[in-house]
Amino acid sequence: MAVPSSVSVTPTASPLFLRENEVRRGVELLFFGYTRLTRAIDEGLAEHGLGRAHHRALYFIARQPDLPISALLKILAITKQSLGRVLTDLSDRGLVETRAGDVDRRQKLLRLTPEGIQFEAQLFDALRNSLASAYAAAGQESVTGFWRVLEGLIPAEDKAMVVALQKDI
Amino acid sequence: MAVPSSVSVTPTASPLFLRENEVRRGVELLFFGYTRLTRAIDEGLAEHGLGRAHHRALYFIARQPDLPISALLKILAITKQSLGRVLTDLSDRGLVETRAGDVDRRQKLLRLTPEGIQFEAQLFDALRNSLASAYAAAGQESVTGFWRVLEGLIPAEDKAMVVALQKDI
DNA sequence: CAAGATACGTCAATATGGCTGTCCCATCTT
DNA sequence: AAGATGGGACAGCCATATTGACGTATCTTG
Repeated sequence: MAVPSSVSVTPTASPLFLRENEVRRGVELLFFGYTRLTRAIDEGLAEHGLGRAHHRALYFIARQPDLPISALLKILAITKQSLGRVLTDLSDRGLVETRAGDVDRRQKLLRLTPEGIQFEAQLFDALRNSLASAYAAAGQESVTGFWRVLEGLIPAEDKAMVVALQKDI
Repeated sequence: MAVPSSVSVTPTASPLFLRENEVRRGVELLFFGYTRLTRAIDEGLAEHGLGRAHHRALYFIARQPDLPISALLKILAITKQSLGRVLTDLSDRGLVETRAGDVDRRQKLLRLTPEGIQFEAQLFDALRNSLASAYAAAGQESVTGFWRVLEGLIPAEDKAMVVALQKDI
């Protein structure tokens, strides 16, 4: 509501007053795209009796080995208790291991075991297949735009965290 | 694994063998972008004691008034039972109403009440603010690419459904 | 018209993944 | 020595999803 989708007094409307349909299109494509992408790995997870929450942890541990728990908590933005259960499951299955931090021995640095690395890679394969075909269909220019828009959705206070993930590529 | 990220025999590698980092970037941006966008409406929902599942139903009912329940089930890809509870909550709060289909009286066509329309619009405002600033920061060309990549993530069998949502724009 | 398919509702039981609040221990900082 | 910080653990709760079975109204078809 409150969006003048047809009436426009000034010739170039402020980009903050985009036509409603452009926004709805983005909302819908994000919903379908995100949910369908995540569905690509459900089968692989179910084979180990794990869920998506486990994958998210696995993924970011794979991405940043020796990640302290506090960093993972910030990334996932869930509570310590929720993450605790997930990490217990992953440890019980021998997919994740911890060691004490060398600079601060209170920290537990998270790492995938060899089995964890293999499992994460298997799940990642499914993600890569989905994303790669979408990238290929859209073309490299579109991929850049895709990244740019998504970056704009990340609040300033979280942006450093995402950049940190991608800097050591 | 299995991704030849540095070695390339042919000059133009198949797009199905994208560099791992490009895929990981997409995965991460989708995760952060999607979760942060959805967080934008949590407060508004909580004021009514509703959750995100309720919003998803509200959203698509707003988008396609007189949507039959079966169509909403396909869109959301959840079970009848799960949707049932959500719709009960929305009806109890006077946000959604149903009427029998005229061509097929077994159908229940879903519609927002005036209060539902107002509430959905209020939630949509928050989404629009987030997406509009991301669109503006990225530029129109990027927005097109953003849409194209996301469209590529939607499986063929779901694509018609998404197009149907957006055709009557 | 009878039979079957379809649209929707509902009951019961269960799983997952979040949450709050509280308390604890080990370790680092000051 | 005191306090802050990183992490673990308890108990209980909530939201959202699942499966399977069954019931009813209505439409379609032989």
